[in-house]
Amino acid sequence: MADSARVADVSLTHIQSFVAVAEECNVGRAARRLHLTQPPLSRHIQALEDELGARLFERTRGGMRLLPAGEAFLRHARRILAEVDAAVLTVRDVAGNRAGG
Amino acid sequence: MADSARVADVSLTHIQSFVAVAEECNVGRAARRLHLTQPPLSRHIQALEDELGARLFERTRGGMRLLPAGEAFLRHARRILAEVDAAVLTVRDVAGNRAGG
DNA sequence: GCGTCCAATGCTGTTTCGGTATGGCCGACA
DNA sequence: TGTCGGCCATACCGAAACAGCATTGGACGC
Repeated sequence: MADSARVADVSLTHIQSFVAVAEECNVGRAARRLHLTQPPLSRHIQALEDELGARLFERTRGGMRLLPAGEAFLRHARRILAEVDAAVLTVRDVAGNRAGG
Repeated sequence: MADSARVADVSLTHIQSFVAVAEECNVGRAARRLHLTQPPLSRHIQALEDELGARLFERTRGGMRLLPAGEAFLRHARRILAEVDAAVLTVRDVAGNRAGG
């Protein structure tokens, strides 16, 4: 059952939320950027940390600071989002070319 | 707004569903493999096709056959899932090393 | 025509999720 | 020291999403 069982409970939404928070170092600001409010975004981060079984941010007085695990995850997260983006574009390209030509 | 807006409505669940159906060429069988029933899985595929704006499968009498767009997406889909898997493992490794050592 | 196998759809109960309101923490400032 | 302001976390609630059951509809084999 090694498969990709771990993937199951991680969601792209959580990954996007994580990246936004990592870049803003501030949940409220990241929330606005994602057209969301602070509480659900805060929960996204908690859920992600829970799913991964590791703390990704240090909660400081001024906001959120990446922990080593978070920095490691950030690199993967960006790659994942880029990969998804590429997948979408590729499909549209293939389908578009065949449909249009 | 180019960003990764397209990522938004695609979910890892849908991607996993897609891969399972692509490999089984049969929704019911894929559903069982995913510990799901046929109707929701059928809807996953429809939702994914809708989000991507392209048909991924040809519905044949005997089941589901990948269309060119689907084959292209499959390659990306596998990479995405592998990437997520790697991300999870990396985080656990980093956090584990620091926690344990 | 009838039974079979397949995917798609209607419906419903449950779960998930986002938003509002609030709490708790901590530093700045007078 | 007391108040204010910024920050993340939590409680609660209404709405949307989701899975499962039951059923439909299409296509082949007998």
